[in-house]
Amino acid sequence: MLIDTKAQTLDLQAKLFRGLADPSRLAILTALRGGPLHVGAVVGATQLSQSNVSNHLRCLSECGLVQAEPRGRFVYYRLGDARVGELLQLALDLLGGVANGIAACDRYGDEATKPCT
Amino acid sequence: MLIDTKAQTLDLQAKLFRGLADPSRLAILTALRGGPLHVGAVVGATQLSQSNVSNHLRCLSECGLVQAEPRGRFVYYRLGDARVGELLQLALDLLGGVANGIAACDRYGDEATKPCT
DNA sequence: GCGACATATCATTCATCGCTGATACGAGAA
DNA sequence: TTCTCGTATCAGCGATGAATGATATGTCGC
Repeated sequence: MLIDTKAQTLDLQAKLFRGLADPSRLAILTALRGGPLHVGAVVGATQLSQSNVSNHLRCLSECGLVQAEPRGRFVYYRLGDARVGELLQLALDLLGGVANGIAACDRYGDEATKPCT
Repeated sequence: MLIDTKAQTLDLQAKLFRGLADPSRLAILTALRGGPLHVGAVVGATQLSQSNVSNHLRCLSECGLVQAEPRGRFVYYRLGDARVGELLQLALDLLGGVANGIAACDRYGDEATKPCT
């Protein structure tokens, strides 16, 4: 239906951001910004467990954020769209301006940042 | 410590994206792209409950994504940084390319999209 | 001061997501 | 074929976050 398009778009947008809202996935995507890597290389680059990486890659792949390319018994992954990289970069830029605020926000995961008070 | 900067950045980045990874907050931010609004207006624009909006605005404000400006007994909110709007727009652009994939991804919240299989 | 309105806070409930460990699958080498 | 390596899948646990409803704070008009 047309009148619901707005809400649907918001949901899709939220889903997209949720795909990026995890340090593990960000580490994977960031690693892939340097070029295609096979799973083992991603595991090495991110220090994550193999099944963890595989799980995330599956999701990212289904969402189109990365593309899989089987080659022999390896599977190479690359970013699925250049704008994924842009999005990551823009987020980094934004962090330069509001990083202090983000760090201070105690509402969401603060594994690496101290909760305020 | 310097050697941990990378992981910390990833965490902050994740936190930033997590701030955007919710349809309610996206609705609020999208509404604010049109200019400053007071809480009641945001409630009207988003169809969310007042306490829900207030909670989200608090978080967004602490994170620097929006700015609060008390005026009389109203409180007007605006986007805290132009790049927030850019980020939203870039996400929308990206959705144009991979929306089908995002919709198909059954791993994350699918309130408005059907799970695949 | 008193009542009405705008906003903020709090505790609870409910759902969701990420990680782990074990295991299954599949392709290549010997 | 058989063994080994790379990758994928699955179930379960632990933790986090979003929405609600009631309530508190604070500001304006009368």
